[in-house]
Amino acid sequence: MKKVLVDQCECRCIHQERVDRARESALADDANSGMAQLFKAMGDPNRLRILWALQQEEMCVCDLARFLGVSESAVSHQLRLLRQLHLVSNRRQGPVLYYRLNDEHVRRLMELALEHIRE
Amino acid sequence: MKKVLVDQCECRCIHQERVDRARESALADDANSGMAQLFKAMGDPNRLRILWALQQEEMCVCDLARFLGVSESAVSHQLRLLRQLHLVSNRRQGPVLYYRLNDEHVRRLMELALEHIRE
DNA sequence: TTACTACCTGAGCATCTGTTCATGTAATAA
DNA sequence: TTATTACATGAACAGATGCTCAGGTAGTAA
Repeated sequence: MKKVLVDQCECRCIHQERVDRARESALADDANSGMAQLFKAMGDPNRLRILWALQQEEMCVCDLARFLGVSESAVSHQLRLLRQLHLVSNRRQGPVLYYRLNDEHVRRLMELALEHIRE
Repeated sequence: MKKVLVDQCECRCIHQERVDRARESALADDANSGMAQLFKAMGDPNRLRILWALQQEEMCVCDLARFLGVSESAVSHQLRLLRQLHLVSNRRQGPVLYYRLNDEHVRRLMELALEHIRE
């Protein structure tokens, strides 16, 4: 029995045109990856709580640690990720770093998500 | 040395009013959890590709498996999650299940995310 | 300088996630 | 009935994730 490697799954309900159209209109890998990273960052309960809190008012690492009930180290790790994705930024005042939301998109994403789960 | 358990982190840059306000306006646990689940579901590259593809046109499991280059089983697992979160729904035509986006929110969430990463 | 504060970083580890594989199920047709 | 098709499900496993702990760094002040 000869085996052939083809770009085809085992079932026969093939709508090749649909697959082709999906490939044509698919996001580029970097756009898809970037969007996935953004959603994943907002997909952790504690990070989401951080973003929701910073939506109202800027806070320092220590405040956020108390608010969440986790170590400052844990908050710092999460804030680094959020900074890298440009979701938050900070300003220094003496020894204290105050973090805030960096972006109006984040606020709107949270609003939309809230609408969805309440439908 | 006596140790006391207090709701307080070790640093002294305490803005208790900020922590209190954050707690007052914080999301309820179930809302926070629900939003996090939604974002997490959209935070996987393959699930995001599925949602993006279904935005255009309904597709069956087999089509999606070919499109992504993974097994039908993998797609089926992902679709179950997306169904549970009401992100997709399906219709049966004979033996074939056609999946489609269930919600306009998802489309807008993807648009907003795309805007964010292109800023 | 030294001491202190607020924050950052890497290591380690328990838990979670996404995939494949093997098997099961519902609908269809001979 | 039996066979086939399209899809679902559970187990298993490699890899990712989020936390704590220990130690390090930048800014401030005596």
